[in-house]
This record gives sequence, structure tokens and C-alpha cells, in this order.
Amino acid sequence: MDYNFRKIEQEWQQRWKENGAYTVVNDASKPKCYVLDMFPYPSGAGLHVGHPLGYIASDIYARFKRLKGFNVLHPMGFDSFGLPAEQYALETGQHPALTTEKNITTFQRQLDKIGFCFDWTREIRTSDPQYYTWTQWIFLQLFNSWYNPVSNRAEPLETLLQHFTGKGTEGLDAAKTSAFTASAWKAFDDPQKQDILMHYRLAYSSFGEVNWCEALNTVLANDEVVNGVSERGGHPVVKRKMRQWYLRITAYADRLLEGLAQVDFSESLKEQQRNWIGKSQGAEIRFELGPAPSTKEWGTTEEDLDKNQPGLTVYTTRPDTIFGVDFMVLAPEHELVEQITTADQRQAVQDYLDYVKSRSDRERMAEVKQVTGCFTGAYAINPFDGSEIPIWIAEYVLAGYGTGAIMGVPCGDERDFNFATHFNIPITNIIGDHFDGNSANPTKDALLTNSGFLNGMLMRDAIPVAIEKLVDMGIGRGQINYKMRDAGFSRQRYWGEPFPIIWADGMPHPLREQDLPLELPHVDQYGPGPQGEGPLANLTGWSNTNAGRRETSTMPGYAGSSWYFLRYMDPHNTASFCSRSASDYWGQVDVYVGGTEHAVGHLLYSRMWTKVLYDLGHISFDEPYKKLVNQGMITGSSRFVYRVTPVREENGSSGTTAQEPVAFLSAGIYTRVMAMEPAAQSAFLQPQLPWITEADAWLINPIHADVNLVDGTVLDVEKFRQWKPEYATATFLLEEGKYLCGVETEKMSKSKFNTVNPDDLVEKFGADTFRMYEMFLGPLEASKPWDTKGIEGVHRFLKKLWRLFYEESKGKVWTTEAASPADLKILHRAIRKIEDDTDRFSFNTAVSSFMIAVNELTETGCHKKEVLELLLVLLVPYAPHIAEELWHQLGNSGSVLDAAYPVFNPSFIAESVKDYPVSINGKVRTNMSIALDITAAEVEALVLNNEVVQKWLAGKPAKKIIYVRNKMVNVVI
RNA sequence: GCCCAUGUGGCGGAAUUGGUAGACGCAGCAGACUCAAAAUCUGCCAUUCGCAAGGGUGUGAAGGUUCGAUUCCUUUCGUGGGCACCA
Repeated sequence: MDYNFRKIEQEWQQRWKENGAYTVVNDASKPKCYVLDMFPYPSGAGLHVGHPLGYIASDIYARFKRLKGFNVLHPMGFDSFGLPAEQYALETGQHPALTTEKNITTFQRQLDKIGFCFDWTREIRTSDPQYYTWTQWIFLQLFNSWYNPVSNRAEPLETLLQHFTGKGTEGLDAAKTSAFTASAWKAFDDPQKQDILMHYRLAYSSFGEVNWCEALNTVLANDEVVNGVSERGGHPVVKRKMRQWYLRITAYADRLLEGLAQVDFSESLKEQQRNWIGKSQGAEIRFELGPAPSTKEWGTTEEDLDKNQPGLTVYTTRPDTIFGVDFMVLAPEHELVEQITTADQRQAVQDYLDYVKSRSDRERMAEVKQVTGCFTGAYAINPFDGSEIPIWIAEYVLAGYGTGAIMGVPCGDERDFNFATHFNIPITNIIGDHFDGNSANPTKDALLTNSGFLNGMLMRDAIPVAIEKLVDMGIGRGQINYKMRDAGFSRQRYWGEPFPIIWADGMPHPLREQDLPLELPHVDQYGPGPQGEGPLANLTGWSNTNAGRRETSTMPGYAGSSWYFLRYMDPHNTASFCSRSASDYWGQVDVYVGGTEHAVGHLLYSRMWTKVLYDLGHISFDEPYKKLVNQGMITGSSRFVYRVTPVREENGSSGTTAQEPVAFLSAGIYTRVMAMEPAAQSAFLQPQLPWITEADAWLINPIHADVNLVDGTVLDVEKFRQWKPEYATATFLLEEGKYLCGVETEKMSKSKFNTVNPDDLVEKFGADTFRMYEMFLGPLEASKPWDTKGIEGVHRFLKKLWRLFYEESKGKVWTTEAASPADLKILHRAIRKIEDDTDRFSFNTAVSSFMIAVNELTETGCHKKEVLELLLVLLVPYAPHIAEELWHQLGNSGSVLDAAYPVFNPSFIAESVKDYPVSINGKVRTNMSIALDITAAEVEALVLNNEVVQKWLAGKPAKKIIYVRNKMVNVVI
């Protein structure tokens, strides 16, 4: 009886499907565990071996937890709204709904072959109206809520209205709108009130500068723009003023930051989120404008800091360096520029502004190091010593951050130093020896000099002192800034959730909840609508209603994915997005598995939505994911052949027509030839390639060969000849009868011919082998190269395991004989190691431990059911088909997953496993067994009586015996 | 430039987190079985000295702490990723 994996896997997959083996019910009697994968976008391109990596890991973990008695939720679905399907529709005219459906079918078929334990009854698709009705519902919650800075949470708009009616804007952040009193509020008309409310809503519409991508004909969020081009497709992105929907994620900046302390994410991912949020603490300082020191009394109240007051307000994180200010710089777009520029500088400033305008964002980004700027002719006054500070404009200061103006402290800031040096602005040194005159020193640990009342203070201590003084003088205050901006939430596209909004009288009116879902209407044309609107604007019959005109943009891709993990808990609920009992039971996602590419997009948005739903009382937790595991990339291992190409006389370009001779050099020959002088090269090649005449008449180029035509590094020459017509008659220069390819590790991509299709491997080796091999490749979180050759080792292991039960010649070999202590030692060591490894997501070492155990059992000839059965329990998360099959062969019924075996009970592990090494003088070590938790004296007696130790001590007394942790005994002679 | 990772045989990687470095697998070499192939099995496989027994060296490099360092600290180099005029 052979290991017939094809038959076994097909039968078990069939059985699982028929029995609904992985259907999960909300069973409050069992502890829960929620294991989630980042759901895929169903793209049309097929899978390669890198794609299932995370799914396999989560599948193993899900089964493992079920084995340990947990009720495990392990669902799968599709992020089925999105740009690519619509781009495809534009090119081919196929409706996105159709292509998406088709892609999902393919996707599911591929996944099913690998034997995942997804509960498909809970499948969700973000483009399904049953699903997006709740996306729209949550949008309305956001629209009808505001962030109360006093209670520090989101609240329904009613509490804001109460506040306005009672106290006006008193106690609220004044920056949002200009202040008004309760009576003024009551006097406003409706449009005025709506306009004010819009400044508070968590989802709001506003006229502002957006990232516009002409090629995609839509607005993009900041995280969808990378280096000035769109993340998808790499199209140019420009700034444009438009009316847009936004998500007030900035209100949650602090809580998103603080929440990172409670979640188990990798340090680098947390760092990425922190960088994105970009919190910085500093101060805003207002400087009086020159030219001469003013005699005006400084104000002392908050209102005096109003930006409308004369003066220049800057933002700095280093108010301690205020005596080192040698110049001011405004962003070119700063509103004061026009006002303060003096007559003799007007032309120069205008020229500079023209220059700045002429430069694109990309140019600006590419030439970061270039120092440019222009003096305005105006001066600000240092409030402490009355000195005049020249005010410049320069593009390195950004209008959108802080106040759009900075104070230049060249001795402490690199950019300021470069600026001062470039424009010959004298530099004031306020840090004594710490400044050497050649470069800025951004230290906080220097003692201040030349700094008036701050003299002699440590800089980091001077920061609060300086702020306090500024507050006393009424010219400054502590201020926290964030780099993060509110997230753009509308797209001028078709394939997304329609907004449940109707515009009338210039105001947005939400649909009533009972009118949801607002279904996406069918279109035949996917081109843009008029005036920068999306395709929905072309459907005038749909967009014009009695109540007004519908919002024609749609929600972005991240809308549906920001809350999908909640829907899995209660996917068929028609009364709410998820019943409170379901979300209370399942709670946070215990383990979330996915790539790092969503670090600052999806992961931040879904964290925010969770916090909003929590604040509004819809769920009981405010962080969605307890633990996040980022699987690493599987890189492709590309194979190269080295082609010798003649250079055409006429134009000097290399030829590729079929008539021309084609030759390939094996990798070793290539290396040798490349090391030769040109004359030697032709002398070497000519005997074999007669068409080579002169040294400069040919070229040698490495080109990608399809990895599927290569076994290890040996090229299958015959298959290669058939690959492309022009290779059919090629000459191959071999080494020892073989053509060897060059190897390089690169990202997997079709164009590099280094992708490997999982279907082929599953067909050839089986799903169990494939699953275990993907895990065996290396640590889950590391990026590692794919090597098809290695899969045979894992396949051999499974065959070896099978032979512990059945052998071809003898048939059944397993017995009911009782296990010996030696057998149990092998088993128990495996249990301890594999359980621990699986718990820590160290799947590669767990697979190794399986191999060791099977090797040992084979070696000792152990075929005992008692031992093998428990091994299957351990194995079922990794290789479910073979484990279930053999489990049945042993005469068991039901699934191994539900076997109530005491495998994972700590007391189950025999004493036999516990042996500990002894180390003497750091030199000699051997194994000996000692009991746990014995006293130092007992250890001493044990060690000294130990035969091996006696031998090495050779009669000499030990000076000291150290009982180290990990039960290691160490003796110093 | 800043931040975060990371560096171990020909290759992927292991080392119970300070305790026998190189587990396990791939590749390679030698052998068994076979008419042959496949499959399977056995042995060798960091480096150096040695016939051997047995030594020496060795975890990117240089220091340090420790009885003991791949692991901790300092400096430095290489690779990968993120951020990038955020004041």
C-alpha cells in the first residue's frame, strides 16, 4: 500500500466539503480563537508560490488551536471592489462584476486544492450589496458623529448640538471654525449651521487640495501615492483643488499612537505607523515684524496668538534654541509673503515664486539637497534681545505643515546650516564647543551659551523653561503637530460603494437607514463623467432624484476592508452589521496574518473604524487585532542563460532574427570568457562558433530562462529549444556534458520567468508536501528564496512517515504493541518541541522536528500505534490529509482535530525527556539526568558523584559549583 | 541623511534566548539493492594539522563584559526594508 497522496487528498477534501467539517458556530461554551488572513483582492493574474504562504501559516495555527479545544473562527472572503477590475473594464468592456466573479471562482479553486479549513459559509465580498449596505451604514455613523476633545471619544452629533446650544464653541478646539456664542448659534440659518457641523463630522466633505491622478481619473489618498506617482500603475499625480469626502482620522492620531502599546505588532511595523502619524511636540512662537524694535506692549491672552494678528508665527520643536535664530523662512505659498515683501525685493521674490511654480512635486522631491531661497527684505524681531532677523522664503519649508514658517537655527539644524552657509547669513553659536563651525549639531545635551535667561542650562531642560517664558509673555505656547492628514475618502470611479448622500441646496443629506443599501447601478460605459466627476455622473436618470442630486463619487478600496473582520462574526445578519452578542463573543482578532504592504493604509483605517464603532457603543473593543504576523516575501530564484549574439554591421545593434546564429554559453564558460581579453575570447570561441570572426563583432548577454525548464542549475536543452522558435537550432557550449545556468535571487515576476505555480507542485507532490515545504523554507516573517528542488526532501519525509504504517512489500506494519520508554522519549520530545514551535509561529523548526522524530522512529523500528497515533495529532495542522487518512487507518473515527487527546497536557510529557548537560570549567560537557528543583547541595553531590565529572576532575576538588538557570550545572576547577 | 531589521558551511536555515555551533533539508561525494532506471537504504560532507587517536581555528570585522558569547555592550563594515526638506 503506497502513499497515494492524490487519492487521499481528493477524498478528504471531498469529505470535508460534504460534512461541513470547518463550519463554525458561535459556541459560547468553548473559548474562542479568531485567526484571520488579510482577504485578497481577486486579481486576474494566477497565483504563484508566494501567495499561499500566509494562508498556510494561518491554517496551521487555526487547526492547532482547534486541536487544543478552542472554537476557531477562520474565515475567508474577497476585497472585490477596486481599481484593477475597472481598468480592465475600460480596456475590454467587460463589466467588473463579471470579471471579479470569474477571478473569485479561479481563486477559490486554487485555494481548495491546498486543503484549507476556511469556513466558506461565512464568505464575504465587499462588492455584495448585502455587505456594502453596512459599509454605507458605518459611513453614515461617521457622518453623524464628531470627536469630543473633552471626553476624548467620538459621539453622536446631538451632543455637539447640545454643546453649541448651551455654550457655543466654548471649550472646543477653536481652530475648526471661528468662535461663536450660544446665542449666535441659535441665530444662524440652516446652511450656516450645516457648514459649521461639517467642520466636526468624522466623515466630511470639504473643498481642498487633493492628489489627482489624471491617468486613473481619480483622487488618491496620501498612502496611495508613492514618490509622486500612483501606487497602482505608477501614473503621475498632481495637486488639484476639488470638493472631496474626507475621514477625520487626525482626530484619532493620539489614540492610534497610544493603541500601539497594547497590540502585538512587529517593531518595524509600529515604527512605520508612528512615522506616518508623525507626532512632534514643540511650540508656536509669534515674532513681531521689524524693521525696528516695536514699542508695542506684548499681549498676554490667547487671542493675541490669533494668526490674524500682525506678526509671524513659526512652529519649532526646539524653543530652547530661540537665541540661535539667525533667519526666518516662510513657505513660498505663505500668505504673509505678499504683505511683507519690501519694494526693492519685490522683483526677486516674484522671480523666485515663478521658479517654484514651474517645478513639479517630483522635481522638488528629486532635488532635495539643492538650496534655493529668496530674501523678502523684511525682518522679524527677536523678543528677547530685540535683534533683527531677516525673513526669507524657500521651498524647503512646507506650507502644509505647522504654520508654514520656521525659525532658522543654523548651529543646530542641518538644513538651516546649509541655508545660512549658502546665502552667507552669519551664524550665532549658542552651544559653545559643541558647534565646530563646519556642520550643525542637533544635540539636546549641550549647555546653552549666548542665550540670555537660558544661559548655562542643559538644552533638553531649557525646552519647558523657554515655553513657559513664551506663554508668560503671551507670544507662544506649547503645540503638538502631526504629519498625518485627514484621509481622502472619495474616488471618481465606478467600481466602489456609492455614497448614501444626496446633495440639495449645496448641502449633503444622508439617506435614511431603511433606504440602504443604495445599490451601485449598472453602467455600460466606464469613462469619466463631466467636470472631473466619476462614471456615475453619466447616469443622469440615477443621479437626479426628487430630493436632489446624488453624490456620484464612490468610496475608496479601503472602505470595505476597514471593518470586514467584524462581518465574519455574523455574516448573514440583515438587522445590523454584526450582532452585539457575536462581536462580544469573538472579540478581537487573535492573530491577523498578512503582508507589510498595508502597514499605513488598511491597518490604520481599520484601527480607526474600530475605535469609532467602539466609541459609539457598537462593539466592546477598540483595537481590532491583538497580534499581527507579517509573512515575508518568497523571492524568485531566476535562472540565466548566456547568449552570444552577433552585432549587425549596418546599425551596430544586436540581431534577433531566426536566420542569425544563436549560441549559449554554460555559466562556467561564461565566467571564464568574461575574464579574458577580447582577443583571447574570440580565439577561445571561434573553434566552436565558426561565425565569430572579430572580437567586437558579437556580444554576450545574460537573459532570463524559464525556471521550469531548469532542474537545479541544469538546463533541459531540448525543452529550451522548443521554448522560442529562434532557439531551435541554437548551439550550446556545455560543461561536462551539461548546460549550467547562472542563478540570481529576484522578486517573483512573470517577466523574469521565475514564477512557480502552486497547482503544478500540488499535482506532483500533493498538498500536504506543498504546505509543509512552504513552511520549511525558512522563518515565516523572513523573506526567502524559493527553491523547487528542496520540496523533494519534504515529500520523502511524508513517504517515510507512511512507511511507519504501511510498507509496499509487507503491507500493514503498525502494531498495537506497548511503547517502550525509548519510544516515548522520541515522541515526547517531538510533542514538547512542536507544540512550542507552533505556538510561536516557528513553523520551519516544527517541520524539522517532525523529520527528526520520523527518522528516529524509523531507525529504532518503532511501528507502535500508541506512538504513531499521537504523532498524527501533532501532524494534522501541517499535513491534514495524510494525518486524517492514517488516523482512520488506525481504526479511529471522526476527525483528529476533535480527538480529546491529552497530548498538550504538560504532565503528559514523561520524565524521560528531561536530561540536562553538565559543563565543567567551560570545557567538558556531557549529558546526565538530574531531577528538577533540587538544592545546590544536592546538585553538588550529584555532579561530584557523576562518573564523567569524576573522570575530568581527576581527583581535584571543585572550587565552585554554579547552578545556572536552564538546569545547566557548571563546575569551576 | 534618519529610523528599523539583518549578517552562521556550496545553498535554505537550526541553536531550548548566555551553556556541546552548524540540527533538519537541498546540493555534492562514496557505496548497497537493480540487467538498467526510478524508488529506497548506508556512510562522508565548516576549515586546518595528522595515517590515526587527537589537536588548532571558526558565527561579517575589531574591542569589551562573563567561568563560558552566534546570543549582551561599544565601534565599524556589508545587505534588505521604511521614511525622506515634517523645522
